[in-house]
Amino acid sequence: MTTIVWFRKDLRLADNPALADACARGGPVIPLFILDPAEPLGGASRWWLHHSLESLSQACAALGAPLVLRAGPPADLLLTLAGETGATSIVWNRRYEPEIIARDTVLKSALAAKGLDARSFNGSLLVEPSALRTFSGEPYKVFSPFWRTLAGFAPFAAPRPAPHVLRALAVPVVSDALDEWSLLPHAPDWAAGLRATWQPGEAAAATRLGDFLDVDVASYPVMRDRMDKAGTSRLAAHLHWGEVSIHQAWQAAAMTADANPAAAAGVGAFQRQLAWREFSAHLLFHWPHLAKKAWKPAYENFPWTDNEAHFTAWTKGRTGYPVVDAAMRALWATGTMHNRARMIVASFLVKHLLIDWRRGADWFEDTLVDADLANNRAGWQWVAGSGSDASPYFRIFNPVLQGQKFDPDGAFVRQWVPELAGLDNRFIHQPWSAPGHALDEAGILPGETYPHPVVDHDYARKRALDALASMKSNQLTEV
DNA sequence: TGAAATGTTGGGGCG
DNA sequence: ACGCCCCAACATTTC
Repeated sequence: MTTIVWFRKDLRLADNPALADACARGGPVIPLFILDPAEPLGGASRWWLHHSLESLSQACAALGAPLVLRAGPPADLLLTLAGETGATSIVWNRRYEPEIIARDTVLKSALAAKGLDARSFNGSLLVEPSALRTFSGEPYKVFSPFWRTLAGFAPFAAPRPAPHVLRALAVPVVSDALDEWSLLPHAPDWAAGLRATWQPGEAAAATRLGDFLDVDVASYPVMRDRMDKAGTSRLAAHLHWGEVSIHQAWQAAAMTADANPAAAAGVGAFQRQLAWREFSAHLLFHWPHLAKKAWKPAYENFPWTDNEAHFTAWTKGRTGYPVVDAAMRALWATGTMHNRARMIVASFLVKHLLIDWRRGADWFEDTLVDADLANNRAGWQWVAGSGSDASPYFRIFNPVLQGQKFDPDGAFVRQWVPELAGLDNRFIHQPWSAPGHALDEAGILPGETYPHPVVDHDYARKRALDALASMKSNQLTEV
């Protein structure tokens, strides 16, 4: 009774329900990862995946059963592998993106039709989207009541330990070599910043979680907004790839609060952030169009503009707004961006430049190591104002004020926009207001060494509000 | 998980 | 002493 364990966004051995099920059956286990060419992966995601698979592969081998790598359409490959190995069961942990659900549903019945025992498990959410409803039986549209209900389910099931051993098949199973997949960039190798920033894999994820809870969680409520400090959990990518489970994160946080009452507020704030991840998955599950269209239909008529020069300035970090540019360059270099910075740059693209949020979401998915469809799309729609429980459209971030509040010493800007490093604190977030002598002393030539602002803030703000008004009047005339 | 515009209040300078 | 004005500080409303 051989079982194929199909790893997906659950690249860990501990607290992995599908793997635990396979081990409990007692027969041989074949750990498998499939690279599906039909599923687009951004460059940063490919880099992360390579290293996470490397880590998983070592961990599987150490327990006795090597990880098998195959590339191609999953349904075909699973049938082929079952035929090769005589496996009778296939298990995996569920994913909740609409296209993946559709694919897996078809695939599952195809496997069953061939007499295979195919089972799926919840390995990535505290509560599955279908299990959470309001009193009236509707899915949640507002975060706060969602959060109350979710928190009411706690304590959640305790995470399970990793298996001590994986019983391998007697005969070796053919596997691709990871390097053949060319997931790492070469010519040029742009991943130096990623290597310096991240360590993918289950062991590193556990360390990160532990360090965060030991060191940073107590000050999390205040420090998590500071772009110049490392006050966030930096767990998004580890959670996205399933190197740490949501149950592990929740429980470890809860135990931290029990052991250290002074950390309780921080733990609560952290768990609330975990709940945003659940909320995004919930929204995307119940409203699959969230990924592609405005959740609020009216916003499908929003008068977006096309301006390639502006879009390029945004992606390259050359908008002339220091905080925006620092954040965009950090993203490009490291594959991540501070949560507050994500809100600021998203607001800037959507409201200052009037560029469709989908272009920003696409860019994030290309460049983020934690590119998660639900989180990303729900987040962009939240900023754009078109989402469920979204920020109102008129809430327009002022990049200067945000910089002054959340990068008060300009350290974040100086790190990523070194051409401004010599500028006095008073001007670091608004170099255009610096007097000539200050620019001279800092060695800055506006328009040469650092761009002029691509748009004027006051003008852009009014233009965005006008665009919203025109959208609304279009709605009226269409009715 | 904003910011700007507008309104209100109260202390101090000053005639 | 008193009223008036100014304006910072804070509150409310509007976008």
